[in-house]
Amino acid sequence: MVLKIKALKGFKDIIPGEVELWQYLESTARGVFERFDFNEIRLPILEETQLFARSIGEATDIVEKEMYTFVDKQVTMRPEATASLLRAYIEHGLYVQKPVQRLFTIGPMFRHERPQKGRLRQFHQLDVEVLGSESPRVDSELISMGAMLFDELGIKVSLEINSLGCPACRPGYREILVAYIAERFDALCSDCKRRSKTNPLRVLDCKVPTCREQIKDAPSILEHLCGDCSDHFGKVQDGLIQLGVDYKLNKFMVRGLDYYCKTTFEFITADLGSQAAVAAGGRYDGLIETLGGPKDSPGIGFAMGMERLVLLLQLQNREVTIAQTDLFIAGLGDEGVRVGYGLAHGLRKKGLSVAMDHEGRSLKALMKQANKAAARYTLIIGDSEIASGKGVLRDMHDREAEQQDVDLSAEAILSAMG
RNA sequence: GUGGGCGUGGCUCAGUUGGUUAGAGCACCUGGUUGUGACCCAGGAGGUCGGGGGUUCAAGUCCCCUCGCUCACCCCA
Repeated sequence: MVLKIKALKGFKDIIPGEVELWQYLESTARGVFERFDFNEIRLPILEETQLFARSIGEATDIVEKEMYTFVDKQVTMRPEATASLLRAYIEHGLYVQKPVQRLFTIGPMFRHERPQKGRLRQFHQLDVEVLGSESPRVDSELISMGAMLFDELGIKVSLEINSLGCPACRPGYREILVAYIAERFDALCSDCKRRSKTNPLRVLDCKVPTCREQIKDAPSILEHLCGDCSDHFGKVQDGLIQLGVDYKLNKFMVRGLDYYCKTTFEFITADLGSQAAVAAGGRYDGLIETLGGPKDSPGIGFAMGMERLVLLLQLQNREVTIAQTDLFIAGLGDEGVRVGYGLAHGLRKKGLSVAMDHEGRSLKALMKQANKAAARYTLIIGDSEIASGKGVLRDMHDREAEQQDVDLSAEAILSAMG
């Protein structure tokens, strides 16, 4: 009895028929990113465990229980890209070559969570970062790039933004919030009771109605920002308005990773159930220094969940363009197949995509295959063609078109096909 | 980790109050007179009904266990 081996829970194959949508997504994204002067960087999937523990935060769910770690080797499959990207930025001294680096990377991330719609254990992100600039214009430019990409993909999302403050103003706000929550502690759900101790800001985005009611009038971080943060956030909004990007303030939006400060934002969809965030990010001004980079080096970035984007693309049932085959060669009989075999090679060398069947089927079966492969032309080579030295070329898109006789040479076939 | 839903050929699903060789559509293969596709027609291949136990003369249909998938909570892209 042969054991049937299946992919791991939360790991998915992307098979032909679906992969085309991924290719479309990637090429569209690359196009937009390049127009905004971003450069691609490719990063390893495995890093020292410490890199993630230090950047994401020891107390976060990701680090506490979701990482794929090889304990004996002290290495971890990356749960997100920012930490790796910053590590590379620091390691190669990229900040020396160019003071402000704009980088993007695409690839798989790994988190050991319970899978559900739009969330897998191996999932893929498009990740974009701007390193070395403090300018609020960078924030709004980056956000506008995200908006432009969604627009070009034809995906409807709404944008929500917030500011989380900085080490100068957040602690003060946190105290105020903790005091506010403490007064209503008994009315909160059990999760929020726990959160009020571990991560009080999280209570703000609880979905339980009774909690929402309690925190409806909670003090907002936006009213407690320091001058610097407040000024920054104002300019980010000015930038968005100038660039015509619609947004909504969400004073309850928080981040799951510890390193965020100041500007945060999420692109949200209503079409994916509970996995509403299709892209999210924010500023992380202290992080580069924490990881051993230059002092006072700011950064901002965001990640888009590709599985979620693909689900949204599928929802619009747009037509996937299947790879085109220029020519299908139908060889009949030993000699026809032999000659076709050589011609296929010659034509491929000249740049045509050529399909051919090697199973010795009937002409009818071969024609069916050519049709299914969406071939533009079919070239028939049988005994009589071998005898006359001319193959029969048939236009598959135009039923009425006359078949034409062509010499059995790559050049003649190419020119006959136009 | 906690709940709900579901597991029948490659895919989408039917399967009556448990009862003869388990069905359909799509896809696939072969034909419809010698070598011509997207429509049509005929035929064919393909399933230990997720797995294991139990009840019964008889179980895809009932009970128990188990595995898997899925959605939601948590958390997050």
